[in-house]
Amino acid sequence: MRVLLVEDDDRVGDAVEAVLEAGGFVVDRSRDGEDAWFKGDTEHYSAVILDLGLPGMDGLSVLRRWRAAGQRMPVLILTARGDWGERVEGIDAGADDYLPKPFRMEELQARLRALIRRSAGQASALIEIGKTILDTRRMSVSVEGVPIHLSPQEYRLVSYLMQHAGRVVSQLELTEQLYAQDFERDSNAVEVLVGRVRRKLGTDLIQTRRGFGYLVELDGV
Amino acid sequence: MRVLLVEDDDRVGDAVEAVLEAGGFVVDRSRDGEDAWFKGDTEHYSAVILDLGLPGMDGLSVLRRWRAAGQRMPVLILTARGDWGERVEGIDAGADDYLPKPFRMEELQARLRALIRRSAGQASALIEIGKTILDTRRMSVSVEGVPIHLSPQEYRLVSYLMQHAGRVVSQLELTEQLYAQDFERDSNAVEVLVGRVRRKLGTDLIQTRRGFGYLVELDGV
DNA sequence: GAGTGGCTGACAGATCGCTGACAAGGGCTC
DNA sequence: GAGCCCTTGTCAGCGATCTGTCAGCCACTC
Repeated sequence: MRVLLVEDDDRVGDAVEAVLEAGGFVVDRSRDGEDAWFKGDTEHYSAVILDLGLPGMDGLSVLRRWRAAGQRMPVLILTARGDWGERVEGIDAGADDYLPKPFRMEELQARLRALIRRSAGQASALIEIGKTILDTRRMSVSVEGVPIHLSPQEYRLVSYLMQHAGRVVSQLELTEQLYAQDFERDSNAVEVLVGRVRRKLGTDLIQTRRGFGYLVELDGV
Repeated sequence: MRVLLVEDDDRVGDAVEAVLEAGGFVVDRSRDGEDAWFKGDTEHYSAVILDLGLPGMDGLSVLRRWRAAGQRMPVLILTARGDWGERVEGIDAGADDYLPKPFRMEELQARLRALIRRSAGQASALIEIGKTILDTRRMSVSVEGVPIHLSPQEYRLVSYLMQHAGRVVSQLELTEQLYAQDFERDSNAVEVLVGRVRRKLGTDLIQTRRGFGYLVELDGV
């Protein structure tokens, strides 16, 4: 689970970041609106935590620009307690939830998880590509009807690639999805993982785009 | 079966809680609207029992906010007898059933079970998976027609897994369903429980998805 | 044919889930 | 109230699996 934390106050931001990482999230950080907008527009996040008072571009504008650009990730807004007007504006701008400051860390985590669960629940349970079927409810994969056992990490890889079928996914993006931030950059773990998956599912599903990344075709090869 | 009981009157609340726990439910309690809303939005409940007159945020507003946020758990409303207007409002707000005060405890339990069954998509009280049959009304389990004695906790585990057959249920989710909120996180109680159940019901029913959780197949292996 | 990027097999440390033993707590009987 | 049984969580140890690293190889590109 990779999330973007947009917060200019380091005292708050550092604390939140620490808690989320302890909770198993991979956290990216932005301290101003421009940077936040760019990251949200170019990277993939499971959710965004957005503080409204920001230098550069204010939070609501960032959110509106994301939504206008078709970004659909769930966004949790941090706002001053009782500021009802801000809340309404936030919802209008496309926020999924809001949390008044000050908040308890457990509450933030719980809400964040709820958001992610909800947005994940909208995805359909079955993705079929060629001879391969991914069942996200049973967390299983089958080829030509035969169930194939995948390890957790292997499953996550296949799941991510199949859910983003039809576009090239870079090794860096995969690394960021599958591992924590401090992960060794020039590891070939992803390559090894892809190799293991191909041995199990066949070499057709995941194609290599040399120099760019990996590709799963939408209609199955 | 984990339920949320929202009731500010401790005299009523304590009695209901005691009865439900005796009936095999795990009960979380809220005494005001804000807290109720938060819990309902972030935790998983099989059902909610909601009193309308609450301090903080009133019951109907809580319910509306849940529904607006996409929460679909069944909600049973407690209301003053004959207050037809309140009832209509409740149903409009997304309640699934209502029960006029004062009520008999047996009626509350029966309605609650009916609600949960209905929301699980089970027309009957029987769930049959492979050689195993779960009778939610008699709270009993049999394998190949032979009744098997399960302890309360074991029964809850089997019941939850069978009612969510066809999807992987994580250990965390099980922990949340079987234990109260403040339960030790890194206990292996669930693993032990699963082991005990397997010894009684056989190893076929509950599959382990290493790294993800447990799975009961829909059509029985 | 050189160079780069990607693939593969072997390996070992880490992690995960299962099990048996144990003890605390509750309820029942006598 | 003593003794017994049942339930249930804790703990330690075990075995299996998982997974990142590394070195060497292969294949594509220019």
